[in-house]
Amino acid sequence: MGLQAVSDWRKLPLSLAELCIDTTLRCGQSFRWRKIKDEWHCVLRGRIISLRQDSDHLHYRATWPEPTTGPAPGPMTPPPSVPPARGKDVGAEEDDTESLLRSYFALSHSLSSLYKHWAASDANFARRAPAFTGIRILNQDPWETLVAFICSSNNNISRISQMVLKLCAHYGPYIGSIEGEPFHDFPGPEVLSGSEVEAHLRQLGFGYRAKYIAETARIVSSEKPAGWLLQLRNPACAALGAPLSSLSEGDDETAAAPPTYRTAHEALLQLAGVGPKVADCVCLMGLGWGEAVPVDTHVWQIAQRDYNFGKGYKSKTLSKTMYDAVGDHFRKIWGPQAGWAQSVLFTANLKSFAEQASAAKSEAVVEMANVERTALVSPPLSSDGGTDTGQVFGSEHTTTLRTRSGSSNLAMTMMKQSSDTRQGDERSAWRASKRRKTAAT
DNA sequence: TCGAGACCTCCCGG
DNA sequence: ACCGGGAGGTCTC
Repeated sequence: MGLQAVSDWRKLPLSLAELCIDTTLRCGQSFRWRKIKDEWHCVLRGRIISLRQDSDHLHYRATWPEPTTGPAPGPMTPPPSVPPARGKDVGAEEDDTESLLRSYFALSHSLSSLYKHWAASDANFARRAPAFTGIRILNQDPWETLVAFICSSNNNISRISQMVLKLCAHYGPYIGSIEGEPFHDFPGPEVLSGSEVEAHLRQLGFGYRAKYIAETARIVSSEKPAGWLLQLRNPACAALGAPLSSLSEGDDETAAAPPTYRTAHEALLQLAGVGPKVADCVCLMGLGWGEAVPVDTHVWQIAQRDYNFGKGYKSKTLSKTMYDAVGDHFRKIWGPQAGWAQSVLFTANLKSFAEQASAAKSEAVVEMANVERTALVSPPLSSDGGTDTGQVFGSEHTTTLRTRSGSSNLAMTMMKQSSDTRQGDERSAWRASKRRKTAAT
């Protein structure tokens, strides 16, 4: 299967402060981008997108599958959202790749303005962020985001990436190859809901997540109405191509009021393998809810270490109450795009980015010695998935811990306060969804 | 409500 | 060489 339709390189004016792909594409939002020979590649809506970046432009091109091939070997199911018109003339102006990229990178938000806002209201952000500029929240396909983050539970980034790659290679339609490496689109829920899928995924090394994926795929593809996931999107956030109100399914209660972050979060909790953290990842990176703050072990560490929140909390695992309290705390500090701010600090806290943090630090020292040099944009990718040994945090870690630890009461107070206010409903809904989930099985 | 354990696998450090 | 713990959690009791 040889021919691929490859477009010319085009470019979008964009500063590194607005978007740094070397950071954004590997900080654990999408697990599907691959860097080959200094260019990033990923299949988005039926085409391979290739990216490279310089100081003031994002360069891109699209590679379309060979037209009129007929049903290719393997499952040729429609991509997650909307099957694109394939095999068009690639040079044409009707190519929607630019608008796809604007949507995918959520370019309508001014990132530098947001950074300024967060830095002004949070000294810790102001201290950490300068080494991690250009980190945006991606506006991904909700189904892909959902499955990827079901895979993420109790797992590490490099294995998550491997799992997602296998999922695409075995179940997604083949789109094309780059430098001899095959690229597949992400498989839709229909193909993943077959009866043999769970066993197969287990065989592929998915572990207990195999069951969650198959079960969630079944629920989404056959129990929920078409477009159910897409309708959970933030209406204020431009949708990824798909028109959102095009589904006029006059169901009884499903055609209800527009969703809110809370209702979207709650709806996702019904799915198998989806707890509060995964639900927030999907809300933030797949549904456009900028206030969603996924609280994982890293964010929980950050809350305790840098914000003195939840000190003295004894349990090993986060209770639902504490989970919500952490998110509310950060929403109070950072505002309606708290999830975006969170990802900056989250990235700064990742072991694989420790080098970047330390480089920035020594750089600050060097700068004082009056040498100008502003690199720190793209640390070398360490042999694909190999987590580099980071002990760089050591010194700072201890100094931070040294700061006085008196305000555990404050954290508890805020937690209490936020939990009485508006979360009664949400939590009873959470319990209800738990019940439904267990009843279903 | 809350808190333990278990859960698949891989990988790293002692 | 072998082993315990952790990895961007969730489910069950």
